[in-house]
Formats: sequence, structure tokens, C-alpha cells
Amino acid sequence: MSPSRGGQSGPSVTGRVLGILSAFGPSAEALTLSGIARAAGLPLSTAHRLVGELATWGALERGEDGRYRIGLRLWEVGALAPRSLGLRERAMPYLEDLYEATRQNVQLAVRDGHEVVYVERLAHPEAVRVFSRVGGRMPLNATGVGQVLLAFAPAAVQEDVLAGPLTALTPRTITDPHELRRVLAAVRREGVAVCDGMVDLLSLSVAAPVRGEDERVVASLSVVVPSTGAEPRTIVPAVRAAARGISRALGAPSARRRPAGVITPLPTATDDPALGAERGA
Amino acid sequence: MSPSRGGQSGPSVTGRVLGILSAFGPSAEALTLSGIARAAGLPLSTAHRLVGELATWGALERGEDGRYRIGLRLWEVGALAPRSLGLRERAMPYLEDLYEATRQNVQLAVRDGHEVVYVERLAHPEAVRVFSRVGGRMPLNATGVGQVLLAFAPAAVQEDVLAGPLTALTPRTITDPHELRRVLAAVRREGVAVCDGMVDLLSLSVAAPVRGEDERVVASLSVVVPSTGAEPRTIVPAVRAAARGISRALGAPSARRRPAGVITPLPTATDDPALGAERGA
DNA sequence: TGGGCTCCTTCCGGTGGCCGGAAGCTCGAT
DNA sequence: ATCGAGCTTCCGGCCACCGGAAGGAGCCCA
Repeated sequence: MSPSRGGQSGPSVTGRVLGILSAFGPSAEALTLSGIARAAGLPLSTAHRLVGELATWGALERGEDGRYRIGLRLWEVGALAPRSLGLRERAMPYLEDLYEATRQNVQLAVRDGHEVVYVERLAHPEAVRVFSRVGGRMPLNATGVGQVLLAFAPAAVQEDVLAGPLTALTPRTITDPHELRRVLAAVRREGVAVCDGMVDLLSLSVAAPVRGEDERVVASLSVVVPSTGAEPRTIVPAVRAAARGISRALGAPSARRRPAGVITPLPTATDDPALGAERGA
Repeated sequence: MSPSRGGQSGPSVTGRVLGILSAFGPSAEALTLSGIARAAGLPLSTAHRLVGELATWGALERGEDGRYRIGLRLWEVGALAPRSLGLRERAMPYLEDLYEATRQNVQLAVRDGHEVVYVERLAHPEAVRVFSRVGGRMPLNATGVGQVLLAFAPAAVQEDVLAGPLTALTPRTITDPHELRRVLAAVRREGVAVCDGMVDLLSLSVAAPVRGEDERVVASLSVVVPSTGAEPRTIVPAVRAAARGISRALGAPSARRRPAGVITPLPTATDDPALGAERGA
């Protein structure tokens, strides 16, 4: 399958190029040429050639300090990712409202494999400091959005995560598979996850699922507030409403507006496997 | 300079990979394998191999319909671009406020070469429809943010643009070099650009410059409102204030808070070449 | 001033990875 | 059935890529 080099040797040219891109990360936004070569495991002259070509194209930019950074052109192409742009565009107005109402941190995330990836984040400068950042990753078991995404993930993913090691970010992070399983069932039942002190001891997050047109949960939305703040329950309805609004904008049938006068049942997911337990990537 | 293939033949492997990425664009978010091959000018089997490798890494994702889209992993790397992330993070709170105050379209853009690239956009669903989109490009002469970025661009860039063909999006777009030159001088003097009906006849934008720590203009901020709306002048102060706030957050000395009681001169740029006329990309 | 360090840039010959034509496959439409 | 469009796999030949080596630029310390 992989066009790996004949017998055993290094990666293909494409692999090397991707390796160079991988050298950059949240903790390495700017790298020297030799830094890139080191991180990517390439000889300096090879790195020099490839990096030069990437810079010419605009995938990398060379700063005045001689160091390389990710270029605008690459960002531009990346912005075409449907799970970022399409989702973001439609979710923004709702995130806005939620942000305006709480003046705290509002986050939108999707699942990629066994991790959460934050797609959008609105943060008030004076709100609780949160670890997450746009483009950042976090474990599924330790965050509000993660628990929601996991609760509605395909069964295979859930089992994988439950089986694998569950990393703890604080003493309060859930690492016991049985407890996590109970929590996930509760999340499915309630349609909301409340996570207190699992990322850091000072903050608490309230998360709800966002559904796409085929009812699958495609994203999760959360608000992070100080643990010591007012009763968090008060923001649950707002989070649920925003998530439902986004689901509707995405075309989820269960989030359709009902005729006035009819009580709208919350889109709480049952454990119905038809809704959250099969399919997925 | 370019490691072009020896004598004359096709691009290098790296070039081919980048060509594949270039095949995607705002009007081509999802492509079939053969579509990619066609757009990138590659034989099918070559495209197949390279695309496969890109998909394995996560730069591309294959949808259920068999078509390829930009992958989350590439988006993630692109999000590390300093002109996107660093700028965005600090600008967001101010964009929020502006959005909240106007409930229209708020945009943040940077210059790349002879074009504007939109880095962030907040749009109310019921606001005027605008053409721009996050990651999209527009000509410098036809937009509010573009005029601001051009007005403060290095002299060489200005001359290039003034010399080159000036594309018109509507009959009201400025295409006369002399007129544009006058407008740019006015923008420098006023510290704000007001663009009526230049992108489409129904909307008007008010833009102001954002400065970095070395006083150079690094971005531009605008609000787009209906042409027919209330006197646009009323939003000028809000736009200026937000731009100044972002400049301060970025560390621009001219945007520092002055001691109370001292009248703060607007950071209007003179035509002083030391501020906007030399250096650049 | 000189030595030692890190980082960057250029050069060039050998070779192994890449190229891409061709054949076969799976669809869906006619 | 027949066609066509798109996808996947295979494999031999050739040439583009690799990377060691040499040289330059800048910095710090003695």
C-alpha cells in the first residue's frame, strides 16, 4: 500500500515533505533550517532543498530572523478543509451569541481518531485561561467536548479508547474505564456533558453535541467557566440551545423547528445504536 | 534557485505534491482522483500514488463519495501560520465587540503580494451578503481592507499595483491609477478607507489599519454594511477604535494608552517613508 | 586576533526511487 | 450488452534525488 522505498530505507519524497511540515507544532511555530532537518530526521542538504521549494511555493515563509514558519498559502489551502470551514461558517453566529451571553470561553471541536481537535475558539481576554487552542488536540476522556464526541462515536472507537490508556490531566480526570462508561451513558441520556476540573482544577466545561444532516454527531460545542463560578447548571440550556441551532443550520432533521405550541422534546440521544453507535471513520 | 528538473522537464516531486494541493480552491473543495490529476497536470497513476500518500498522512481525506477533500491534519498545520493564528487570537475580542455593536460583517485581512487575503470574518446570517470568505483573495484596489493595506504597503508594491492592470468588480471600482493614488493618500491621511459599491453595488465597507510592534501595518480591519444604511460615518470611530485596540494588543507603540487627560492623537500615518514605504516581502 | 562553534549554502557523481504506459476492475448509464 | 469514466495495480527503465563534503557567514569566548 505505502509506496515505501523498495526494501527498508527512508520515506518517499512526499513523506519527507510531510515530515518537514510535521516538524512544526504548537510548541514549534518557528524553526531554523537545521532545526527542521533535525526534527524531520533529514540530512541538512536534503532539508535545504525541500524547504527551499516549499518556501518558494508559499507553504513556508522565512522570517527576518532567518527562521521558517508556516506560510499563508498553506493556511489558505488548509482553510478549505470541510470540517473546518463549512462547519465554522455556519456555527459562528451561534458561537457569537453564546460568547456574548457568557463572556467566557466558547469552543467548537471535532473528533479525529482518538483525540479532540479544536476548530474554533472564542475567548474573552479576562476569562479563565484554558489550555486549548485552535488547531490543538486533547484526549477524548478529559474534556467536555471530548466526552460528548466519544459518547456518540462509533462503538469501535469507544471500545478502543476505553481499552487504551486513559491519560489524566488532573487528579479529577476520569481514568477508570467503568466510570467513563457510566459517564458516557449519562451524556447520551442528558445530551450534555459537564466536566469539572478535568483539564485544570480551576475550570469547568459544559458541552453539547452538534448533529449533521444524517443525524450523526459531527462536532461538539462547549463553554468553559471558572469552577468557582455560579451554579453551572444555569448555562446548560444556553449551550444546548446553541448546539441545537447549529445542528439545524447543518440540516439535522431532529433539530427542525416544530410548529408553535407543540412541546419540542430535547434532542436527547437514546442509546439507540442507530443514532450514535455504528459507522464512522 | 529552483531545483527544477535538470534541463526542462516537469516539476520536482515536491512541486507535484504542491500542485495537487493547488488543485483545491474555493470553487473546488472536493475533487475526484482524475479531477486532481487533470488540474495538476499529472498522469493518473502518478496522481494516484501521491494522493494516496497524502491521504494516509491526513493532508487529504477521502469522503464517502470517493472524492478527496483537504484533510484536518493539513488544516491543523496551516493553523500554525503566524499571520493567521497569532493575529487572529489577539484580534478576536475586538472583532467580537465590533460585530456585537454592528451586527453586520466584520473582516480581518492581510496582504499577500498584490492581493488581500481574508484571515477572519464574522457575519450575521441576515447581514448583507459579501463575497469574501475566510482564506479567500481579492484585489487590493477594490476593497476597503485592500486600499488600507495598499496605502501602507512598501512603495515598490504600490507602484507595481498602480502600474499593473486594475481589475474592476463593479462600475464603481477605482481603476484609474491617478484617482487611486489620490485615494491612497487620503487613506494615509485619514487612517481610514470608505469603499462604497466597489465589490458589489449594495455594500459599503469601512476599513482601518492594524499595526504591529514595529509600527508597520500588518493587517486591516473592516466592517461591511448595506450601501443604503445609515450614514456610514457613524461607524468610523468604532472601526478606528477596534483597529487601534488590536494594534495595542500586538504591541504597537503608537497605540499605547496615554496618561489620562492627555489628548491621544489618532495614529494617522503621515507619508513618512519610514513608516510605510520601505521593506517588505 | 584566533579558534571554535552553529548555521547556512552550493556542488556533483552514483544509484535507487519515481515515472507513467498498459492492462484490468467497478461502477452506472444507454 | 456495450460503452465510458473513473479507479487500482504492476513493473522496467531512466533520471532526478540524495547527501557527503567543502566553503562561507556570523557569533561568542579567550
